[in-house]
Amino acid sequence: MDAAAAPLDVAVDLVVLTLRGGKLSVLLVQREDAPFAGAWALPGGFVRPEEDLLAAAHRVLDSEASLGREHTYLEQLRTYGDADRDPRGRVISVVHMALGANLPDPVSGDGAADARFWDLAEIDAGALAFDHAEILTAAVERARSKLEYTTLATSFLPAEFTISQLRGVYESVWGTSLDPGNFHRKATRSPGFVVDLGKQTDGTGGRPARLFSAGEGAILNPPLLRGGE
Amino acid sequence: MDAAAAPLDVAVDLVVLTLRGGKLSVLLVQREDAPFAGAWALPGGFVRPEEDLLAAAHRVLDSEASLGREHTYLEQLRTYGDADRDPRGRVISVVHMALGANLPDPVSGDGAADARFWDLAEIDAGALAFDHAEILTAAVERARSKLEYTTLATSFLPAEFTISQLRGVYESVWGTSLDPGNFHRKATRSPGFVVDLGKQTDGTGGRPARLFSAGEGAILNPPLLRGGE
DNA sequence: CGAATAGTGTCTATTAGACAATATCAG
DNA sequence: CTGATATTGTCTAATAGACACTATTCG
Repeated sequence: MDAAAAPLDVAVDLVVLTLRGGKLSVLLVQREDAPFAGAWALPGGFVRPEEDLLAAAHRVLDSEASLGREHTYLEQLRTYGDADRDPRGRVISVVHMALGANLPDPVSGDGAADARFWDLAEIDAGALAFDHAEILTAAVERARSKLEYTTLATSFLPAEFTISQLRGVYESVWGTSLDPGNFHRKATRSPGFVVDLGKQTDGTGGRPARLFSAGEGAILNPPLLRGGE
Repeated sequence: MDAAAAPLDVAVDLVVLTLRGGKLSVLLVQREDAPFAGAWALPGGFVRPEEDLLAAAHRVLDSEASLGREHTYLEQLRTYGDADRDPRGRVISVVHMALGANLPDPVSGDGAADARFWDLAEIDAGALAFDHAEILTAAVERARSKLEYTTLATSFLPAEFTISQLRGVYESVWGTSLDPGNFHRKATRSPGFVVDLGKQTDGTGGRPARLFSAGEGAILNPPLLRGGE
């Protein structure tokens, strides 16, 4: 097993998801150079020799999306490494998923002509560079699935939020509509999911809502299943 | 984003799980060379320049465990890439999980003094090489978790099996005991999980059991949850 | 007040789990 | 028959989802 190693280029690519106007949106950058010049792609960058993978992902997040470590969830998804996935040569890509609330409009970084969030529905998957359409599809399905059995949904929201806003996350990401009453009960009774802050919103044309923050728990037990309701 | 790339060594490491005598067991190889000479480690090897990651994992599986592609489930888990995880230098490891039924005793391959399956309970986690204890723990937890919501359990069994054997997989991997009657109902009614072959076992001191094969489904809906019963 | 949103109550069909009962083999 | 394992039946408590109802604000 200690046979000769042949070094390969290792990159991190990011699927940065946020909600904009109730639509699940992803950050894409427009490529300036070949290959795929002019095409849209996931933000990414090569891993530096002394840099941990997670640190590389944070650096890319900061440099391509001006997003610091605050209020941004970051998690490794999986690694794409088919020998022919990059026409320039062998590149292994460790894909991470980042989630955040109200992410700012990005400023285009190095090698990018433009950068902006796209409503998922308006993306032409066939036009994405490399294997990024496949990566994006897998990442979105992972996010949808993780909403069921983890407390990930709170990552899409600011530090203080209402149950309606939380329900809006589920509805936007899953593309379904949920019963407000039943959702309220399930969310507030699920241990570790949300913490009642004892504060209220200003009324916005209805009864003021209580404010909650994200709880300590990471796993939702029992899970909040899709498909039902 | 097309900034200079600094090539890094990329390896695949394998967590090969099987059931031996009702115990969840993992394949470990004893290292011959420094670092960690004499210590036990997960089987692994470097990825070749023209080789897909999955192909590299299959190659390692074959060379270190004499396991071909038949009857072996193989899935990428996650990638470990901390800058200091290997004292020889920077090595990125793409960890895969393999599952199989009745896996044969391995023959030690290159760079390995010995290779064998270990009952998980008898492994001294502190003695494993590199960060392999952490990797192993995460992989086992992943396997336990995937039994709940996927049909993965059938990967631990031969092509034809009884519901009791399937229940035995759950009991061994989860370390719990399950009600035979309730389990039988849930397994046989879960769409896509098992297919009744219309055959029976020879009696082994009790009523003969029907034989089943793995169904086409990959996801268990509803899931078979732990913790209850 | 009426409209709108938040939150609670209630009913019913379904389900999980405990446990009993029946089925079918070996010896 | 006895012992063992497989499979099905039954009962009960808990739950999910449908939907009605109450609460609290704004205009």
